[in-house]
Amino acid sequence: MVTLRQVAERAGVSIKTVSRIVNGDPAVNAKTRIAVQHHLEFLNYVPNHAARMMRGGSSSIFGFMTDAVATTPYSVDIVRGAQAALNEKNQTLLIANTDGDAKLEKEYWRMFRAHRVAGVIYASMFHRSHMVGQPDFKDPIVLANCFAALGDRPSLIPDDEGGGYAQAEYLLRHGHRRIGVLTLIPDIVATTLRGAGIRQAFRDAGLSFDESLEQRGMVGPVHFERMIAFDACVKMLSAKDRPSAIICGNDQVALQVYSAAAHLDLHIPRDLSVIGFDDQKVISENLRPSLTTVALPYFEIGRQAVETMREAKQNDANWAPKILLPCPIVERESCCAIR
Amino acid sequence: MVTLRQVAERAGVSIKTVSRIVNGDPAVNAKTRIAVQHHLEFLNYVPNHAARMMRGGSSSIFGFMTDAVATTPYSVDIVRGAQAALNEKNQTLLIANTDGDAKLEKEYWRMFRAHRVAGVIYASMFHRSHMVGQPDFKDPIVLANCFAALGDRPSLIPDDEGGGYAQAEYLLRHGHRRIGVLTLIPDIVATTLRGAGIRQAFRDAGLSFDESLEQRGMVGPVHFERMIAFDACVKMLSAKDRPSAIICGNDQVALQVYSAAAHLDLHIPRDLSVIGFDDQKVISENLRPSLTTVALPYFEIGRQAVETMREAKQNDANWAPKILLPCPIVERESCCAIR
DNA sequence: ATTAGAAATGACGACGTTGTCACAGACAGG
DNA sequence: CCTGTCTGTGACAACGTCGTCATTTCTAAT
Repeated sequence: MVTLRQVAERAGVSIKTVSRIVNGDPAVNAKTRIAVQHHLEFLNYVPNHAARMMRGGSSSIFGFMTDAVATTPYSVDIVRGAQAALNEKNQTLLIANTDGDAKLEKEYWRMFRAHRVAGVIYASMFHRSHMVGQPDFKDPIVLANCFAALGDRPSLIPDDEGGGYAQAEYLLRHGHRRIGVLTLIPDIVATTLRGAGIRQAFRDAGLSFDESLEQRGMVGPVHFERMIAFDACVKMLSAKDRPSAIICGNDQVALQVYSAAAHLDLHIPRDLSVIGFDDQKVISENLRPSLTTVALPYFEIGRQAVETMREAKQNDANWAPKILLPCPIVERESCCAIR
Repeated sequence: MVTLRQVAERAGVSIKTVSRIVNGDPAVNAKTRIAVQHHLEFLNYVPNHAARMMRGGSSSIFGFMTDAVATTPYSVDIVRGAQAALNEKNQTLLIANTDGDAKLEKEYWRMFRAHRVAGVIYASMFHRSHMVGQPDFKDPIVLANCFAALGDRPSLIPDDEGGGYAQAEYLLRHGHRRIGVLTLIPDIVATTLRGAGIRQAFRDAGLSFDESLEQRGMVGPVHFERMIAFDACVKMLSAKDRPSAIICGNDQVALQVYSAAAHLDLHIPRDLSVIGFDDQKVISENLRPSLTTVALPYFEIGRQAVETMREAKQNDANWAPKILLPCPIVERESCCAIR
């Protein structure tokens, strides 16, 4: 690899002068600059990040710790958003997947330390509370898609309650009154929040929500969920006073609703409106009719996580905001108006 | 951050002795070792990667360049596989997403150089030919999910032909004779190879393949595909002598086949068997009936890419193998036997 | 007790970069 | 001519680690 010294020798100047030019220091004669730049180009000089860093600078590498998000279809957009923000400043992401393994996570923290990362984004696969240990980690830690159990770290999370509200409000606005709900597993935050949003929408419309129409779409502990939306949905749709629309905990649940409808020879949206959550495009865009759903702002979460981290680096903050990002409806073809 | 010097001072030994202990050098007295280890632990010493690297070692960071794979549902498993292999040796992946942007790719190559990465995995979102420039990049470059146009780089690719063969053979074995095919766009390698595999299976069974039953499931140029599988499938299934089974170019196409079947009140698998490709679990596991499909060995591609890179580092190879990884059938519920 | 050899430890420098400071030369004003 | 200021350039040190080699301490054999 080409070093400053080699360029300097070739150009007949001192190392420092070359360094100045590489770093855009204006205190260098125009003629010298042009001559040296030529050599830099020719030798394809690229500054040695390790050396720069050791010199005392901070690392331009950020850590991205996650249970599975980085390698999971659901929320890779968090990574994309973070990288987009980082790119502008030529910074990089070191991505660590713990798969929920605490020992692995510990190893990765060690690795982050070894690389002297300038900050860490801690992202989870689904919206939840999280305790980040690492009290002796001096650089900022920002949570994405999860929030600090102790409220001691800035975090970026989706507005699940608003998303649930949007789902219900959309259907109510289209004339639906009997609306089924197929939830995610009960012990995650999103389930509670979305449920609250749905109920709020009913209240705001002056209607009462029929609790018997809310069923679980999946069961089991976190990370070991089993889908039961198909069965639950078949049962729900077989009832005499079956709902005219179904709100789904996510797009995979919606997929099973489509399957249940097909099983019963019901046609969407004619016989049944369906609204999903997550906007997993692999599903939502390819289903026919395509799926109206609520998007999770993952890209934005990633992008703002980086920005929040940069701010946190400046203001040496005790300030730990919890930033809520909106979940907009993505309107497609799976809902129709009643009457 | 704690340095060797600080540990050494605290322990009352020389820097070098601490260094020896950190690196497991046996030439150090047991008593000293234990005493120092205690201090290491207490101060939470973590070796500075930058300093180590500058000292002359190689970087333990590998680059992962990709058009979109790292942040795309389709093939994130390549990343997972690579990381799994890397983890064992405490090595890391620097992930770069070009989104097909050549300027961005150039920037990332510069970044890889800046970090003095020990090697690069170049992965593509779909199986294709690729030209890697970077003739002056001294460390190994291994291609994953694509192969070198000039055959000058080792590459790991899925056995698409075998996968196509498996799809057809599976259906033929289950008694199907009229078998529809909904392909991906024609100008990608996978389409051709899988088509060849399907035809080979028919030949091996002593049957002839009805070319009129092969239709495109999507159209448009690469990266701008549009799904038309639903329409194509509805048409195919509306014909008098409709196929009893359909081979899909991927699971998204299969999803549209399910939708088409529902549209026509046909039930899967009773009235129609469906077999997918890719095993995108979000789809294949959640559809009801769940989707029999062919898995792409993405995880394995990632894992072996790392191993191939390690080998390439040792043998300073002119040798550039093209390694084919099998695509196994994942049997679920979407196919039934005829007669 | 002496000595040879082995075991344990430490001093030093180099890796590539950049901040600090010093120096050389140009130029203006007195 | 001297002084002061300004511009351009370079010498040097330091960052943290580890290989090389020298030095010290210990062990065992005479």
